[in-house]
Amino acid sequence: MPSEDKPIAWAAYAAENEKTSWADQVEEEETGGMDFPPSSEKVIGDIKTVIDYKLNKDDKKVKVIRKYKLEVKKTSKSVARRKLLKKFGLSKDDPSGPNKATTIISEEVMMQFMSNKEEELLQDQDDPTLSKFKHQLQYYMFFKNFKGTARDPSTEEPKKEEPEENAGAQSGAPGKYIPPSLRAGGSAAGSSMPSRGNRDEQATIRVTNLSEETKEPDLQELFKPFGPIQRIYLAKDKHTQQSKGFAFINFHNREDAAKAIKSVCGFGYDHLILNVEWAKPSTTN
DNA sequence: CATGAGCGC
Repeated sequence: MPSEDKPIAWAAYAAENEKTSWADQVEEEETGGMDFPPSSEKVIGDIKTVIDYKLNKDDKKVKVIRKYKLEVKKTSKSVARRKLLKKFGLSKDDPSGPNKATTIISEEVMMQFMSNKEEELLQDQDDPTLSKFKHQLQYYMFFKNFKGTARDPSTEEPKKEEPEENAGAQSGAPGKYIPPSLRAGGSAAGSSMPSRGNRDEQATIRVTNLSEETKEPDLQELFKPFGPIQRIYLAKDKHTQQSKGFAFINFHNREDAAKAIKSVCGFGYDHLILNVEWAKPSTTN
């Protein structure tokens, strides 16, 4: 059954362009100069008709007509839905299907996804090059996604005492908790918190779900695109120095901290998804 | 899973 398992889109494309498919061409070559008419296939509605010529067991030429009912594969549902969308722009008057003048039909592209299991295997191999590469790739992806929102420290202006825009409220993240002192119009004065006269204390974020391999320099690399960092504290066991999997990042500017929360929360890092929130004031205060 | 540390009026 030739080309039955070919992608439907290709069959439809071949039919629309009244050409034989690649698979049929191969078959024609394989019949080796026999004067068979070329086989053909047509798609009408959801019925595909394939016309073939071949020798039967009595060495007689026969015409073989086969009809298939086409089914959209389960995995192609979204593709099928997309096909119903109207064309727009310069292509809005084109007939349905790919236009050869503007569209290249590529070969099937295989995507490779890494499961957690495989990542663990990679780590078990204890290959520092591989591990380093993985880290860099993840950081690169992160930076690509978020450099638009991150502040470039080299062009950083000196901090100004001006009323701050409320980054949290405009971030489109409703339900995110913002301490009262950070809300628009809020100020430390009048809050129930004992004032330490240090606004920078409010520019601290807590990062949880860090892998135990994460070190302070990693955190610095991760967060410095958002702005100058005042202090990094990675919680560790006092005796074993084992990371406890969470850390505090102290920015100079609250807005940078807000951007860091917005951008890094949910970011995959070292096989874990980071959680980033505003830090509560430390217990001793 | 999870909100740091030491200082010492």
